[in-house]
Amino acid sequence: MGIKNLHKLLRKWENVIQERNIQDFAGKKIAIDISILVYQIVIAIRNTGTDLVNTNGDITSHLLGIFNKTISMLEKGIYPVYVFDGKPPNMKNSILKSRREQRKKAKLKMKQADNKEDKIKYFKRSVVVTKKQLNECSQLIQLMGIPVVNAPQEADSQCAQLAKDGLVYGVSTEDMDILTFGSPRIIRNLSSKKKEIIQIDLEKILKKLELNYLQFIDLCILLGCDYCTTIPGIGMKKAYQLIKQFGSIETFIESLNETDIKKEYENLNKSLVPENYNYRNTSNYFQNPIVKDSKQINLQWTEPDYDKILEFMVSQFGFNKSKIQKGIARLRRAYNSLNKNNKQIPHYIC
DNA sequence: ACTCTGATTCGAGACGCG
DNA sequence: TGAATCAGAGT
DNA sequence: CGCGTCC
Repeated sequence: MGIKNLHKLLRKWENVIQERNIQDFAGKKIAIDISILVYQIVIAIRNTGTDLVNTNGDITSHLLGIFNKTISMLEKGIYPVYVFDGKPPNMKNSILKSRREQRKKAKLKMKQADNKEDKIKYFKRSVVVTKKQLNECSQLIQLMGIPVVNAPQEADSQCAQLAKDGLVYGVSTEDMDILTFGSPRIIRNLSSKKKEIIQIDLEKILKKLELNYLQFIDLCILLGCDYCTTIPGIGMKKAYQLIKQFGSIETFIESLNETDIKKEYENLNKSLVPENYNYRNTSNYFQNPIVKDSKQINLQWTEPDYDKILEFMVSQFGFNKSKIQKGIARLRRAYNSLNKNNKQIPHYIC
């Protein structure tokens, strides 16, 4: 997932990757790709080798994680927007297929594992987050008064669109291709207790690397993304070098017809452009993914329905009542102080 | 020396009790 | 699933 | 703080 080595490449420039404190995001609206978050949560809870399961045998880890995470974000003064995936685009088929195979392999290895450590390792790797689980998350989130956006295709590109149109300040994700989709900024490790929070602004990248947005997309395609193969022999260094020299993948490939350039590059690294190298479609997709129009989206944070949350978590999913009540108390406090601060600062940005 | 590539390893939640 | 790091190979 | 529990 994401753009291969983009983070590593960006480290070569000063001040492109910025360290941030959680307080910097107080009062800000942040879009969150929920499926990645749920995966992280469920995998993390698998540390012990089991899922949280209710009396029906259904997994409940995702609900606990989303419940806690949402409360803690509100306590920090952050306004989260959760974005759900729709149908994956065809271009992603090959990636999805290989992931399914990976999971299959992991399941097999889990069964074959003879020690506990390995069993847990492959147990984690074979995580599948179901539609049903995501629907349950959506219900809980809405009971908590948090807005939900259902993307027609990928949550990624929808998050980027929200940020581009100024409906949110930025996108919290680990996936660097949010920037390729044109989000003005990415926020990594936002809710991590161990890792430093990092912010990367698209404008800073373009300025420091001296690229325009289209060239940045081409750079990402050369580095390697989910939608397109790469050119063998071209890694971090050459990708950047080629974009700087030729201005685009298109021009680079055209230049290969000129014998001297062709010789230069073939002698240098035997790099060959693969058959069916669909960099054009990929670039188009990054520029114009299928997303919901921001004009049709009205983000609103409303008072949580505390009673229904209790009913949902305790009666329906078997969580411990007093624990959920504690959470709800925190939620109530967070919501009230959020509202208060909001009134004091009428023109908070995103 | 530089760059790409592949293998490997680790860690990814939140809480509270003792 | 990725990200960081290391070893190895190719130029 | 480390470790086990949460369901």
